[in-house]
Amino acid sequence: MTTPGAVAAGTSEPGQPARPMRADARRNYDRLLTAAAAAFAEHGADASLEEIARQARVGIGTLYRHFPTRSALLEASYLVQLDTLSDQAIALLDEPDPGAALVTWLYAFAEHNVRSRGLKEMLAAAVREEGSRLSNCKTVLREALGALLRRAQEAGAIRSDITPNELMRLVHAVFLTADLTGDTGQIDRLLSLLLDGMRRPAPGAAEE
Amino acid sequence: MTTPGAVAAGTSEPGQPARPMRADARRNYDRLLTAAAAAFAEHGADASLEEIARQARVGIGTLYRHFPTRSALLEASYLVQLDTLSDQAIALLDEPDPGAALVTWLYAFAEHNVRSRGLKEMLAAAVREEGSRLSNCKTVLREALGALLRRAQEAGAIRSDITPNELMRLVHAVFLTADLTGDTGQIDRLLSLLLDGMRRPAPGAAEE
DNA sequence: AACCATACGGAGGCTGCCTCCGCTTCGCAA
DNA sequence: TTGCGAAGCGGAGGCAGCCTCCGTATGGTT
Repeated sequence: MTTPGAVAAGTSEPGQPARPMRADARRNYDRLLTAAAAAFAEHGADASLEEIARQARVGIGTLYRHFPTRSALLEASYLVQLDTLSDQAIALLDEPDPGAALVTWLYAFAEHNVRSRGLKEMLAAAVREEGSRLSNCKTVLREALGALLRRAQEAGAIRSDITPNELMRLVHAVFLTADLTGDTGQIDRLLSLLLDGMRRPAPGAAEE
Repeated sequence: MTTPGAVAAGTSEPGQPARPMRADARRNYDRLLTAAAAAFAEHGADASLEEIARQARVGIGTLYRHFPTRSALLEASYLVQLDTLSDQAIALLDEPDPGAALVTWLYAFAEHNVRSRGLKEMLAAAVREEGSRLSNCKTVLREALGALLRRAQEAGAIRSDITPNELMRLVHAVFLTADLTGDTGQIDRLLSLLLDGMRRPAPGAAEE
């Protein structure tokens, strides 16, 4: 994920695979991506694809040629951000305090989530469509998180029975409601409640 | 909420207010509600309204006459369930162990949430449209939860700095992702992680 | 029996989704 | 340079959903 350009190459994504893409195709691809990013940011994951094509001054057919599904477009327009995020995780592995490192990353993740409406829905969708390129994104993030989490657990900062998947879910859940609910102000508080709960082994065996 | 029939009366809802509703209107209202419940359960909150009208063997115009917005329909079709839930909360106030009572209710809440796709979105929407009848539902639930929570906190079973709103959010968040993600199997685990975290005062003042 | 407020229902205008295919353009090779 | 085939474009068209509007039907009342 640190090698830009080597990211999963699809139907028409730019990169080195096969022939390099005609100039016009390339141009349209870029315009679409730009328009899409803006649209998704403004209207969330269900922005109108026709509108995106219109903004990009491109036929709707062209949009579909490059991005056969809405997911493909969503994914493509978030790849950069996701890259950044996982790079950040790698960097944080050198942080002396593993617990703090984890927290830092989670907040960075929150930051991104807040800024990009649609990212959340995308990640949620990623779980359903097992095996799609989309789900790669989620995997990458989970691995990034996984490394940080493992370190934090080894340092005793986080209870050890929590899996990356679970943490991911919970954190993700918080973003999701915050977004759906339109109230992002509470993210910090909710996140910290969540983390408080994970710091030490559960008190007693938890009854139910 | 324990007085059925006295629930917020709207445009065309059955009840005692004003003239009692013409026979045909009443009939159609009921059919729509039935069809809607089925549709929302099967397809989630964005089931097709035209399909619902069709199933109810009623014109689309009639649907809109009774339920001017999708929210109105959603709300109406969940009112009964919400009633049940808040009654349950009241009953649980007599439970000897307040901590357990809270947990029990949360699981009941989970149960409902799992069974009714769409409930979650509805509640999320409820927050946006402040003051709508929809938001009453949320208020009612929060109050039900609030009473249980307060008791649990007084008994020392739950850390005292948590508000009903926050708990509601977090629990809600878990359902939401579980649903969006299609994976309801993890609800128990996630819920119990959440609760573990709330049992005792936070260890240390939590850094950030 | 007659009347009219109340309610019905669907046509119609709009937007969005996605597919299909005739036309355009690029870029390679001669 | 030119020519030509592959690659790409783009929008018409079919479908479905949203919601409004209004001519028509009907329940209930006098």
